Amino acid sequence: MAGSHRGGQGATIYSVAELAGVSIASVSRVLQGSTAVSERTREKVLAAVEQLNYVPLSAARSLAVRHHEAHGLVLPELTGPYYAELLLGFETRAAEHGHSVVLLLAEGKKDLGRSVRQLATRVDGLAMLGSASIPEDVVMSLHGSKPVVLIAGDAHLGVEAIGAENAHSAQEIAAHLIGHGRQRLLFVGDPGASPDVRDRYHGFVLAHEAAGRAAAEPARIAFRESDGTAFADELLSAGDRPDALVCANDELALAIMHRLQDRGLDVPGDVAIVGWDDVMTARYVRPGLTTVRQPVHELGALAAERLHERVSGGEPHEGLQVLPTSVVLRESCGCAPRATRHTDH
Amino acid sequence: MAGSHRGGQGATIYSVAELAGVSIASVSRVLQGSTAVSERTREKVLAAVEQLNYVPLSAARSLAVRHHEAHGLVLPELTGPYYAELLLGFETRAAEHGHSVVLLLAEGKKDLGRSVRQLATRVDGLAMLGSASIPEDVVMSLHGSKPVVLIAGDAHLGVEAIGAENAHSAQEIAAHLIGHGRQRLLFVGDPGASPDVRDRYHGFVLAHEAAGRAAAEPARIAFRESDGTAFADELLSAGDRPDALVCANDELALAIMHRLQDRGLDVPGDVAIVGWDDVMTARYVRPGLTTVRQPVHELGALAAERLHERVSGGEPHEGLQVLPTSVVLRESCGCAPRATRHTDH
DNA sequence: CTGTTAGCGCCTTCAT
DNA sequence: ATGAAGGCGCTAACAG
Repeated sequence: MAGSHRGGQGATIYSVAELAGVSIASVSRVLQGSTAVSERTREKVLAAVEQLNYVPLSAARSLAVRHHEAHGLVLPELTGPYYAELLLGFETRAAEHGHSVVLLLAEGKKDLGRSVRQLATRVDGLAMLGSASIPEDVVMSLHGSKPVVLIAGDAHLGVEAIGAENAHSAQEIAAHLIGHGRQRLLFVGDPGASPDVRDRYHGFVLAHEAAGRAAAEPARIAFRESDGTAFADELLSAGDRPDALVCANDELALAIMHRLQDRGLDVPGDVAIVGWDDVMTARYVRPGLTTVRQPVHELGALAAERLHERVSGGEPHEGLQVLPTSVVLRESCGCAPRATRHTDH
Repeated sequence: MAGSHRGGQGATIYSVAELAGVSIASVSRVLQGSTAVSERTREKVLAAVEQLNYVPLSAARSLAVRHHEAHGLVLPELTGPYYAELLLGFETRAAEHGHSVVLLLAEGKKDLGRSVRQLATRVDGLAMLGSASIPEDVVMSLHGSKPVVLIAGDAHLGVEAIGAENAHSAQEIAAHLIGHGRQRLLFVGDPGASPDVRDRYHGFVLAHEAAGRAAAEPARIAFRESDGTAFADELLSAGDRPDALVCANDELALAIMHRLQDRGLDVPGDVAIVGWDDVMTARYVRPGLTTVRQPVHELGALAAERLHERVSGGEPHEGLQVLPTSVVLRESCGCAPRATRHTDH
């Protein structure tokens, strides 16, 4: 049972115990700070730990204490600043609580359900995006065995959920467009793609109802830039062109705006365009893109916080907590240049 | 030793063995596919596994097999598309090999060394960005005990390193600017911040030497947009303004360009600007930003691949492998509109 | 082919 | 205050 004393690699609790001339129990004690230890042994142990560069093997510790000090985060993908920011907020807060984060990207996984269950095996709790399309039964089977928090998803059968406000800001931004005198608004994005988009379209419809008008059917296209570009081309060749586009996210809005401009259209003159997320490009482009900003970082941090509460024995919060968003008015909606102001929700 | 049969939560190898009416060894066998098992028991086990929704506890398995089926990735931060893309490539490839990825963000960690060592405790190998400023001794202590690959860092004392080409493309882009008749080029970014920036500045100097000119000292500013904006203001009030800026990354280039334009300068008329990374904004902005594109995704994937090779018993590759980059010519350098073309390195 | 058993490294009562 | 010993869940010999 002699431990190899060279480098922190193979150092085990046994090797430090041996080096320090004490029992492994004592080593564990000073490291866990659980029970009192004599100053004498504490010093010897610490010295040995230092010399051997010892760090307890996480798997062994996990097995013994029956938890992992780690959280899982499953994201659909990683394009655009949204997910990165969310991940950042999550990792930061998780780390503050001493938790590692193991990441799972849904995109491209052949058997997502299996991947998630496998992930669940090495963490204390999971946070997942509603748009990651995790099989419903997988979520439910996890829930009950491990803390689960859904981000930007619906509050399902009792699983904790958090998200950013959507409907109100959508209604506001659509109403804003109508206020600018726009007559034919079009919602660009697929409400079926995620709860977020669904709620945004809902707000869009509400704004129309409030104005005594009927909302047009949404243009159900995907999120990527290429989809936006293709859509812009369609728009160009279509007969009755809308004079305002409410896009499900900024990537879409930007791609469409860029293409339209290239083809000689004036934005916002010929057509106003607004998006969602307030990505970096939104403020660099001309005209500046009017959009709605979400507290993405906070959302990530909140998810980590909730998980922490849960593994610490806390009760799950009920229903869905929604974080406020704010619409950022720039010029693409028809506002006068530099009229930048925000409205909170 | 009776297992709780409700839900996959507490299901252990014992509970499935009991349910299936076999020994735990048999369960392990069919799950590991190691030794042959009779069709009869295999079926019983599989049925029990299915019914109990059993997945082996990763910690227990890790302890027994002495590896984790997970890789660690330590990034300095997560702003901009660079890290996200790298992470994406890494996670994707890691997942293909059946490895989980646990992420560690260096920024804001009080005791990075400890965090990294702690991370090392739950993974089979680590990949880290050269710019994450991991203490040298920590890297070296890890190296030798676990596979380590450095991304965009220097090939240190035998640790495996990979990166994207920097000097050549920097030299080319600087020469390109000189070819446009620019007289006073300025490099914006701190060569001391990372090996990448250092190498880029080196190429910048090389281009000057090749043209029989002396390169100016770099403007040593940080990476963020705010730094760029502040720098642009400085430039505006300075007496002898450069007529071409080679920026260490696109965020910087974009921020500077935007501010300069706001203040009435013409880009590239008054000053040409080029950047690095080819972020999304680079192609949306007017004029389009000339920049150099790096195979970031591939870099991440390669890192994961190398780690996989190593944990599979492969020998570490020697020296530093560099992936080719390509300069993307748009208009901010002085090229005529739409003259988009690439040059590979 | 299958069951029994000895660890993997660590934490934690339980005695001392 | 300290050591001895059992157990966390799983894998891998080792016997049958």
